[in-house]
Amino acid sequence: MSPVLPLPVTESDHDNCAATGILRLVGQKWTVVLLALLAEQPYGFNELDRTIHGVSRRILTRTLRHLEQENLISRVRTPQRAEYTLTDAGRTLLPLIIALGEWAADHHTRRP
Amino acid sequence: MSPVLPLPVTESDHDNCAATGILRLVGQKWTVVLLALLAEQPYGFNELDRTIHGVSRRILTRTLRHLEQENLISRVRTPQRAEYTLTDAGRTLLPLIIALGEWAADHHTRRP
DNA sequence: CTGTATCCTAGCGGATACTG
DNA sequence: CAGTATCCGCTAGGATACAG
Repeated sequence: MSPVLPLPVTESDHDNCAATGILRLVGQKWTVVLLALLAEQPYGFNELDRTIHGVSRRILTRTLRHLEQENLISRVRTPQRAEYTLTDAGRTLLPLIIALGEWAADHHTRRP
Repeated sequence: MSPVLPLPVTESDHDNCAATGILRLVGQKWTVVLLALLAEQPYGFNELDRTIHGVSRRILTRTLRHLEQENLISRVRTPQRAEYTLTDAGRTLLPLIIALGEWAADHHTRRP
């Protein structure tokens, strides 16, 4: 009898649901790419800017801030350097994203 | 040595990555709610419109179309009735979304 | 080097009236 | 009942110049 997903259906409930925040965050364009990079090593700002081809500095900044607000990454600012690192919480999210990626690979509905 | 996530870093690669499509789809506002409802039983259009409080008919239509394009749901149109049903592929996605929801519940960074 | 400020476009999401 | 048409605001995303 219990619903498959414990999910609300009214709008206010929707906005208060814990899942929606993270879901809409990972749905943003560069979130997964950033997490993937930071999973291997810390990065500086320009380092990320150069490594990720196609992102603008503005969006890069904002996406990093969002990730920081959700405690997925941490930022340590020193003169001439900002170091972005994946947090433990961020690390626990990786397997879920990997699983989603694998699912997508299996079910990739290629539309021409 | 292999990267944690097999993810590209250029923009063209980004757009061709199978994961991005599904990620950006589930990141949309009503996707998860729809999947959750259809997981339990088929629904008609107005039935969904009435059950989900806060969605507009336009967005409801578009979200359903997106889900249909990704083969997560199927639509059977008969006179006076459109029946939306979760596909097998859609059903395999549920555990992943549930896992994400649980992750969010555990790490819900409530920012006031 | 690490951002912010400014300006722009496109698409999401919404409200509502109308059509088959 | 099941949508579409039309309108609108907001925000994601981008380009680029400037600032600390």
